[in-house]
Amino acid sequence: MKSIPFKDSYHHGDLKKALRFATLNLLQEESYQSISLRKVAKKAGVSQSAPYRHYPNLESLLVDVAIYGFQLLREKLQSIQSKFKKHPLLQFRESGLCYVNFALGHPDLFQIMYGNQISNHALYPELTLAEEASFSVLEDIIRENQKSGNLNSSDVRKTAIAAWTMVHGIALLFLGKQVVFQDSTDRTIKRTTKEMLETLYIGIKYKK
Amino acid sequence: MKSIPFKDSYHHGDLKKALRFATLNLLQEESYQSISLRKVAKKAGVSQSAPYRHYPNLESLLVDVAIYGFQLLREKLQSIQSKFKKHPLLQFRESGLCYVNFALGHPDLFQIMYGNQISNHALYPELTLAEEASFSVLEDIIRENQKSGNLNSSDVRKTAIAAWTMVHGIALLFLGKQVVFQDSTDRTIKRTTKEMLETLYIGIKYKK
DNA sequence: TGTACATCAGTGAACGCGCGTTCACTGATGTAC
DNA sequence: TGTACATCAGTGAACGCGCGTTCACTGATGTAC
Repeated sequence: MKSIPFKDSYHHGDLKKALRFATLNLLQEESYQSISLRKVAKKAGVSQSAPYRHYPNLESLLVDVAIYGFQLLREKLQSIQSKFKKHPLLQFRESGLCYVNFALGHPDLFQIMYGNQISNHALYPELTLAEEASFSVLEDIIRENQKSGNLNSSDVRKTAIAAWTMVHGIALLFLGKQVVFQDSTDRTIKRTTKEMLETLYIGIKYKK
Repeated sequence: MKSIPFKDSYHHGDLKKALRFATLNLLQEESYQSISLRKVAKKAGVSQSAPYRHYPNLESLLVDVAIYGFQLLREKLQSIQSKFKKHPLLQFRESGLCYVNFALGHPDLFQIMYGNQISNHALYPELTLAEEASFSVLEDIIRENQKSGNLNSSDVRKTAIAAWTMVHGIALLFLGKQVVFQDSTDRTIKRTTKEMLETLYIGIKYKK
């Protein structure tokens, strides 16, 4: 008889998963900069030393959370991809919008994924794989645009990187409330994103 | 008789400036995340409570440092602007490269300028002004490209924001050692930047 | 020019805080017999 | 099915750390007379 994975007894059941979700919840309440193992443990209703049975330190928990974030992003991108299967051009634009939406919807998770809380991503192969997996959806979309004749750029990867860079820049400048986006609303930011992606798309199309 | 602004006596002379430069030096040695008032004071050769005669708290010191950073960036962009006065198109490309170079050359200062160490930029008018001043150089460059007929986009600000976003995205993805740029060198990043800016330029030129 | 004094920049001890991490422990679970 | 025991997840007290900040102080400077 397996125990029910809830904290109604001395043993928890699935504390590792609970800690991951406690962190995600915390990230919706306060800044990614103020996350600590003690807060996460408290949020999960467990003593401050309990997490050490599952994670050697805070960073490895954050890595776990970041991996979850990349998986979530990947799923969202994939659902865009299949939703606009017949319209590669829309796939392109909507996936860019999806990325920006993701960043605006989960700003602090986004910072864990792309910020410097995790010192060196290359130390965590699983994390790197999750990043690549989410990026590869964008590559697929570019490839489909080429096949259907919308884009003739030969280098899929370069093109994908350019698009990724653009939406990443938008997300970060907006999240940082930088001066250029200081009085942008969610609505204007989406319009701006569409316009920029269109500009970039035309650039890719007509280059060389 | 004015005292010499050096720490050879009980009084310092110009501790405020010294603290700013101590912070800049620290930022070249260690992560922006580990900066503290105590470390800055130590670096300046002064007791940990001395900074409080000049700054109410750590954040206001960082604001000061960020302002310095934006001024430096502005000067670099202006020197590009005047260097290529006769070639607006080169002004465009080289100023983008200059931005990326600045970020790669002063990664931790760059993070202070654009990261979340300063909670709300809007609280500091001087900081906002310095940001706007550096951004306005880019606007000027776009305007000159329009005048000379290289670009026909009517909205200078939008165009400038698109370019800014692009180079900002490059800088941050590269600094974060994200997977897409994981094995890029400084040289390849510059080539990538040039290509992306060219793509964007063509997009702006042919749009609508 | 010399002396008294106000001003104020810098000192260093002290405070409380939250943090990561450790450690001997305790209580629940699952298994061998 | 029942009992003894190994295993291991979670506990809570304790540690040392660096931090921001305060406070009564001290020493240098510049000014009034």
